[in-house]
Amino acid sequence: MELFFQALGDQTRLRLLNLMGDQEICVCYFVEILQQGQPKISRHLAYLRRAGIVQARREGKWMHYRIVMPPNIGAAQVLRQTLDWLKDERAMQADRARLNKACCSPARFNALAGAPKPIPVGCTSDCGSTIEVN
Amino acid sequence: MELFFQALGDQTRLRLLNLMGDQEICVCYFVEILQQGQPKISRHLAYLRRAGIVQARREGKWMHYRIVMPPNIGAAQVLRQTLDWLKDERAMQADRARLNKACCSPARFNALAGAPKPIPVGCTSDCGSTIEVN
DNA sequence: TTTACTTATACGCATTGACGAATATATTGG
DNA sequence: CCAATATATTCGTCAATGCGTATAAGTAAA
Repeated sequence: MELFFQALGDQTRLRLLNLMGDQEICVCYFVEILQQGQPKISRHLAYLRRAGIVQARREGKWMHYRIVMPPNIGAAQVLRQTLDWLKDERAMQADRARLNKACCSPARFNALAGAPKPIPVGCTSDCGSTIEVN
Repeated sequence: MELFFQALGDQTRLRLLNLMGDQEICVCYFVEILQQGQPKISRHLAYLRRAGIVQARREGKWMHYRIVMPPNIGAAQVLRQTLDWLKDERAMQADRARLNKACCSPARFNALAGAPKPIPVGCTSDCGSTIEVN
């Protein structure tokens, strides 16, 4: 419980969770959208993974991250409320807007040229060689 | 938002919030129930106060703390959910049980001999010289 | 005003965590 | 195997935090 809230107590991690909201997203998208160094993004994703809040899936060179609801009822409810809260915040809305823009025309962002787009969760079209991590 | 979750990311502070749940409680009760040093309790209460999650009221020598709902809708909802979550946790239930016992017979706890009992929130029977703090 | 009592804060120390830079690991394609 | 790409981890540094001890601040009563 302590660990759970500690994981939410960081601006960068909240921004990451906000972007994942309801999609599975590639690390390179986080780096591009948040305009933060790649090691920093990876570290925070690892933190969230240790806290059991996100899961990773490898697809070739790319790693996709998505939110997983905690088995504990209380934790799941708090997490859901938190995600709703994020949607109300101006800065978070701006991040989501930038993600949508990048999603629609990845070519505009050099770094995202060949990267896989975010995938809405529940879309179980297995694209081939993907491996669940953690 | 970051500060809010950081405030919840500590075991002692979660125990304090659990005990306050729906009553206003005197510092000496926290010290007795949690069996922790008084400076430690005070420090964590100060942290919660800085985060805007609790308020203090002075009554003579005693300080009473109570939870205050954040003005932000999202924060309030998350806080409420969190308090409900606490009620489901074994360790937290044990703390509440000890509080009730101490409440019913403060005389049994030396340290609580003349201390004011917890007061259910909403009970606006102003007992005289009380000062809102913060 | 002196004393006792309750609570808050200052101090020193140890741990944790965040960061950038550099480097390691994993995968793909030549 | 080698090079290129994407991601993870390590390292050194610095700020934040938690703790116990000691002490300060506020209040009530003698």
